[in-house]
Amino acid sequence: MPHDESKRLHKNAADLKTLALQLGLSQSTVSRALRAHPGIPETTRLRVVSAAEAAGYRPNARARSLALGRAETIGLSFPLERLQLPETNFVDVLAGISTAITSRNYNLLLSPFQGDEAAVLRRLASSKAVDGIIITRPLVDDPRIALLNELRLPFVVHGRSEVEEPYSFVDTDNDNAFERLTTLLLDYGHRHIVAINGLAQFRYVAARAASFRRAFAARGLTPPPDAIEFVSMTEATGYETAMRRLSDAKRPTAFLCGSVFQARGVYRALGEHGLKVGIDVSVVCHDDGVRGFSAADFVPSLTATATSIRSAGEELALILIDLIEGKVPGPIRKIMPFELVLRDSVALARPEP
Amino acid sequence: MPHDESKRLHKNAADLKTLALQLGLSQSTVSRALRAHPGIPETTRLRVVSAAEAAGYRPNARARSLALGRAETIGLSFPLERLQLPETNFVDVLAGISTAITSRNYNLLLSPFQGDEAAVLRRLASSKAVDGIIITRPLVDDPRIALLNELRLPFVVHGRSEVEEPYSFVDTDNDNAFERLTTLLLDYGHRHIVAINGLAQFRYVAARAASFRRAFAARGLTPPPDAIEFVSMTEATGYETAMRRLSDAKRPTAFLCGSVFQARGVYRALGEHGLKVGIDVSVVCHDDGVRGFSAADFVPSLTATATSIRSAGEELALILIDLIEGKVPGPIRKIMPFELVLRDSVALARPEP
DNA sequence: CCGTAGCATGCAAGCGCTTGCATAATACAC
DNA sequence: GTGTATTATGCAAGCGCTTGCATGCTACGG
Repeated sequence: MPHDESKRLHKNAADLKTLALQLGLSQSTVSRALRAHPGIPETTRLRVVSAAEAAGYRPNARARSLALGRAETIGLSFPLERLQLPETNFVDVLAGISTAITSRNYNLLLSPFQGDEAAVLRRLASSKAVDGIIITRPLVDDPRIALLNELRLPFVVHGRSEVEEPYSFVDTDNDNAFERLTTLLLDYGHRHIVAINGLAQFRYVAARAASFRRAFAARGLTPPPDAIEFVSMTEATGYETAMRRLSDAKRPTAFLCGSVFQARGVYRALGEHGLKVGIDVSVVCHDDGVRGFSAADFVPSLTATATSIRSAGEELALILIDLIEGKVPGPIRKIMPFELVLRDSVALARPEP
Repeated sequence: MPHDESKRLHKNAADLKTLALQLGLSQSTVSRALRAHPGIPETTRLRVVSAAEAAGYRPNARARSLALGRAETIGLSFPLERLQLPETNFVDVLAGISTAITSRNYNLLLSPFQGDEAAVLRRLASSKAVDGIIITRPLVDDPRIALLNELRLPFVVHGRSEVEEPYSFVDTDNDNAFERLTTLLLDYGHRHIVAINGLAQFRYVAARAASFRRAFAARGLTPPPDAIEFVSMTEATGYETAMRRLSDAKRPTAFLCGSVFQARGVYRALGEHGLKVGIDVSVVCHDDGVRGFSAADFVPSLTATATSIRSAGEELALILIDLIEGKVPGPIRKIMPFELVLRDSVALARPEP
C-alpha cells in the first residue's frame, strides 16, 4: 500500500472507534446516536451526527450486517437466459424492483444461474448473503416454494403456483383479464377464436386457458379443443402459429394473444395473408407494459388488457422488504389490476358465409 | 420465533463452531481445511470437506467478508432510466457481467440511482458493500474517475474518458470501426454522407466524429460541418434526423448510424420517401449485438461493424475481479475487436446528376 | 441533607469467520 | 536415547458493529 499515509491525511473517521474517540464518547453512544435510539438526548445526537457527516463516516455494511443479522439486501434469482433473450418482460420487472429498493434503501443482489436453481437458493440462504429473495416464473407445482419455506428464507413469488405451502406472491390478474378479453371477442360475435397461450408448464398459462374456457361456458358455449395453442411467448411463435391456423379449413375470425410479442407475430402473419387487422380478422392481447412494445403503438392499434409489470416488480420488492422487517405478518397475496383498453384491432365478426 | 426448536432438529451445522465440534477439531483447522490451506494433510481435508457437505454447511458470507475484508461482490452503478428505456444496450452489458460473475463465483450488487451518482459511489465505497465497481457511459471529462481513485475503490469503466487519471476500461474500438465504415462508403463513391452520431457529452461520440473526419482526411477530403448529427441513440431520432436531411436541397447518398436503433429509424424514413435502401441510398451502421436488434435481420440486411457488447460486459467483470484479487497490476485497457460485415445496404453511389 | 428516580453514558460480549503465532506430536539423524 | 526438523492442530485476537446490562450522575421531593 504505497499511499497508506495519504489515507491518514484525510481526517476521515473510517470506523466507529475513531469517530467515538474524536467525540470523546463511547462506541455505544455514538452507535445509538446515529441510529436515533431513544434515551440519547437530542443535543448529543446532533453533535454525533454532524461529526459523522463531517468525517464522511459510514458504518461498515459488513460488520453491521454481521452484528445485526440483516444485510438490508434482497436477492433476485433468475436463469441467465432471461437477460439474453430479446423478448422478455424480465427487464421491466427488474426496473420495478430497482425502483423499490432505491426508495427503501435496500440493495439488490443479482443471482443469475445456469442449471440448478435449488443449489443457488441453498447457497443464498445458508451463506446469509441476502435477507430475502424474489423468485419468478413459478411452475404449476413449483418445488422452490417448499424449499424456501424449509430454508426459512423470506421470499416472494412473481406469479402463483398450485402448491399447498403458504407463500407470498404478486401476480397478474390472469383470470379476469383473459376472461374479459375472451368475452369481448364473444360480444363482437366471434366464435372461431384462437388463443395463443404460453408454455403449459407455467401456472399462469393454465389459469389463462381456464379463463378462456370459462368465458365461453358463461354463454353455454365450449371452445373446440384446438382453440388454445400452447407455445412460447415470442414474435416468431406468434407468427408461425397464426400462419398455421390461417390455413385451417375454417379460418379463425379472431386471435387472442398472451403477449405483445406474439401479437406482433400475428399481425405479420395476417399481413402476409393479405388480411387487415380490425377489419378481416380481430386481434386482442394482454399487454404487460413492456418497454418499447406498447399495444398502443401497433398499427392498427391493439385492443388489450393493460397492466404494468414494472409496478408488479415494485410491489414484489416492497412486500419482501415488509416481510423481512416484520412489518406484515403471514403470506401476502397481491393481484395487480388491469384495464381493458379498446383500440382498433377488433371488429364485429362477419356473418358466417 | 415459533419454529426455533425445529431448526435444531435438522442436525445441520449452521456455523463453523458446531461443525468443528462435531469433527472434534478446532475452528482454525476446519476453516483452513475448507479453504485448502497448505499444511493441512489431505486426509483431514477430505474428512472435513465431506462432513461440511453432509451438514450442508456454508460459511456465513457476512462474517467471512468482515474477517477477510472482501465481500466477493462487485457493484454496478447505473441511472435507473437505463433499465426503463426501451432502446438500450445496457441489458446486454448486464447479461455479460452476469455471465462473468457466475463463472468466477462473485456476486453482483445492483446500484441503480436517481440523481447524484457521486453520493452512491461514496456510500458504496465507505460502507464497503462491494469490493469494486463498474461504471458506464463516461463523459468526455468524467469526474467519477477521480472520485473513485480518491476513494481507493477498484473500478473499471465501460468506455473511455479524457481525464489524466489512471483507470482501467473496456471500450468498443470506436476509432477503427467508424473510420472503417466511413472508408467503406467513400470507397463506394459516396461523398454526401450523413453520420448520425450520439449526444456530444459522451466521449465515444467525440471519438466517432473524429474517426469520420479522419477517413475523409485520408483522401484529402473534408466533410461539411453539418455532416455529423449529434442526437440520441433511438429509433425516433434516427427517423427524424433522416427525414430532415432527406429534404435537404442536396439529398445525402448515404447514412452512417451509430446504433441499430437509429438505423431502424433511417430505414423507416427512407421507406416513407419511397427510397430503397441499398439501391437509392446506402446505410451502414455500428452494431453492438444488442439482443433482438441484429443488423443481419434488417430488410434489406444492414452492412455493419459488428461487435459484442455482451462480451464487453464479461470482460469488464473479469478485469475488475482480477484487479480486486491483485492478479493484475495497474490499469488494464481493453479495446474490443469488431468485424465489418458486408450485407445488402450499400450500393455504389450514383454519378452526380 | 438523604434517598431514589431517571437520565446520560460506558463496559464488554457477541455476531461467525480468518490467521499469526504457539504448541504438541511425530519423524528422523546422529 | 537425545536433539532438532517437520508436521498437525489449537489459541486467541481481531474484523467493526450492536446491545443488554451496569454505572455514575443530576435532580427533586420529603
